[in-house]
Amino acid sequence: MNEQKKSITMKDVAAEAGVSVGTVSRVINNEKGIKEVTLKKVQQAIEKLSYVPDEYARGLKTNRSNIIALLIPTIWHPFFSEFAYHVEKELLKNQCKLLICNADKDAQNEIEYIKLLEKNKVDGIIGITYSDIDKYISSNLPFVSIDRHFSENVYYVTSENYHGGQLACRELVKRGCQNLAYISGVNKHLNETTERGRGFKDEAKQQNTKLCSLEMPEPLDQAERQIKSFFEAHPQIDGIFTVNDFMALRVIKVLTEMGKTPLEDYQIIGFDGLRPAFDQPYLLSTIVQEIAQMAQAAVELLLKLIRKEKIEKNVISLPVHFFEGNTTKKL
Amino acid sequence: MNEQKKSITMKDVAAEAGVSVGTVSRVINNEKGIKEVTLKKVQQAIEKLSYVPDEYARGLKTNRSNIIALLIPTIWHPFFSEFAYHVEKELLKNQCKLLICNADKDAQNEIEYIKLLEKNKVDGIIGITYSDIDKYISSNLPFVSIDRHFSENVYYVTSENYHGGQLACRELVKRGCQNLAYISGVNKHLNETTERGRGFKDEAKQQNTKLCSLEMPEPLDQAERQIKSFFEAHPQIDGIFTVNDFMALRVIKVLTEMGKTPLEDYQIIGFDGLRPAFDQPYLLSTIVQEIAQMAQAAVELLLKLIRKEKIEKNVISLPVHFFEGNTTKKL
DNA sequence: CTGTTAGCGCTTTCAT
DNA sequence: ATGAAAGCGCTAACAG
Repeated sequence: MNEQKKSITMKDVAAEAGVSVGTVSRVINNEKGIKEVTLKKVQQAIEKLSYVPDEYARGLKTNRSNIIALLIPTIWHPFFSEFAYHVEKELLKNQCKLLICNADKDAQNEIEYIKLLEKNKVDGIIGITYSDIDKYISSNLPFVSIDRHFSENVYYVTSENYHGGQLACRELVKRGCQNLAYISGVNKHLNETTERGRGFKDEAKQQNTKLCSLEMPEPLDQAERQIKSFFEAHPQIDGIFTVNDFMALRVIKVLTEMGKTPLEDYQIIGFDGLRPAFDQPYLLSTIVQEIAQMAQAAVELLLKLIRKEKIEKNVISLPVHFFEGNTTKKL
Repeated sequence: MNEQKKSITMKDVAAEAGVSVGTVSRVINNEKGIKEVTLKKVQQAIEKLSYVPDEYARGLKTNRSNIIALLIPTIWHPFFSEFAYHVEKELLKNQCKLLICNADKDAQNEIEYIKLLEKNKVDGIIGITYSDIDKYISSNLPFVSIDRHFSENVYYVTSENYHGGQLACRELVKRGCQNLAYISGVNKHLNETTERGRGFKDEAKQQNTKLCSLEMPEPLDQAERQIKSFFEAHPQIDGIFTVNDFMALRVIKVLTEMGKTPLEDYQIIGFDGLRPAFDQPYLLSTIVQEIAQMAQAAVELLLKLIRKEKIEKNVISLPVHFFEGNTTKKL
């Protein structure tokens, strides 16, 4: 049945069908202008021998692998794994396959991987990176970045982070918060997440609401302790916005240990809209990023780049929305 | 700098170094028996031209891609993403790359993907699948299965599921539970997770402890409702073991809605040891699978298969342990 | 120890 | 509309 003895080649198919290899190739590639009968013959031969084209040989000629790489800090994180999930789905629709590359937040790893990928001739890269790797990306390798702005001529997809911050502020104020706090880690490489805090702070000013903030340089070793002293110094805080959902979880943990209860003592909004798995709920009240849409946009952009199609805008910014979970009051 | 004009080939390197392509090939492949000076010359030429071998051409000759595929229901799930994370790390050590294939729990997708993978000549597959795909795996494509037993001659890696069930029972009894419940979904395809329940039930009998169980056929549409009626019918239950962590979370949610509080009214132990991300804690008290070790074992097994090395045992079963979270009493 | 050379399986002109 | 043939860049067998 599925016992391909010694690997069937195009030559075998050609012989079986009584045509030349060129013709078989044309059939494989869906070229038009093939006589109905020849097409039939070839297709039957392919079927009969259960022939599958050799992708290496093909790649050698065409310089295309139909493989794209996703370069991320780690797949072991709901944001990245959800993103990867959607990217894979989208790619599959376009007969492409997905290579996963964990860089583990290490710039050197990112660079190593990029070299590896160039050698392996992936057709393109979608990268969520936190270091200055743009210099290492050879200009002939299509690259789409997520959430991070490189040099001017780089393509990227992001969320409306600034607006998300504004939104968070409005939702907290709407629910009666009067002493706001923004809590985040700060990566030494600037990235789009900074905009979340900027939006939040700007909106607080706009709304004339008191605000203080805790911005901890990464890596976050002593985060819990820092958070604790922050709240000891600012016991009046009743509305919190964090740079992402996991940070919110950490804050909740610390506040719980300090004897404070969400809803009763404070309200908190995260950012990302993480769900550990497809059928799992959001972790808390949060600003939700449209991860599926981001993935879709990134793939679309990358494929256009690969196919050298015209691209209207090299930056795509997607809307976010508020999800009312159980860490903010019901309205 | 990194401006590879028109793709440097081995021929260019050979010319630059003043040797033949054969010699360059030998250098690339780390063959020994090359004169020190020639080696130097070639390496310098490679450096100077920043030559990278073409993996297609190589694959065409050697029939090896150094790519392996991970076939899973979905990467968007902490178990699979943690597993994938470790697989990728392990593969990278062996200069292999990882292709992610989401089958979305659909047997047809799994089969389609396997066909695609054979065509694309991945060197092997690691599969966590829930359908009878063994028939579709051509015997010449190395395959390692996780948690699922196929035909006799298939290689697989699993955890000591039965023992994990026993462990859960002992830990609950040790903490004073007298009315146990086992709750799980049941896939129509038998898999290793069934052993968890078997171990739990056997141990309960051994310990002379009362037990009832709720086993819901998948897909789980009305799980919440079923769980609710189950607990209404069995209000005396004080110790629960679920087939996995997410099921435990669902149970907790239902019980919370019914006004019951963990620790006060019941204790519950999950299975898997899920953590949403590397630096996140376990979700609850649970039987932890050593996912990293499983990944390592799977990769090792697969690489041996690929290299046609001798394999001692075709089944590897890894130990599990209990993690005391906040859904069981402290001892 | 190194050079020469025949393909690997496919695509793609160029003929016909 | 189809066939013939030249490579793509590399490896490996053979020669020297």
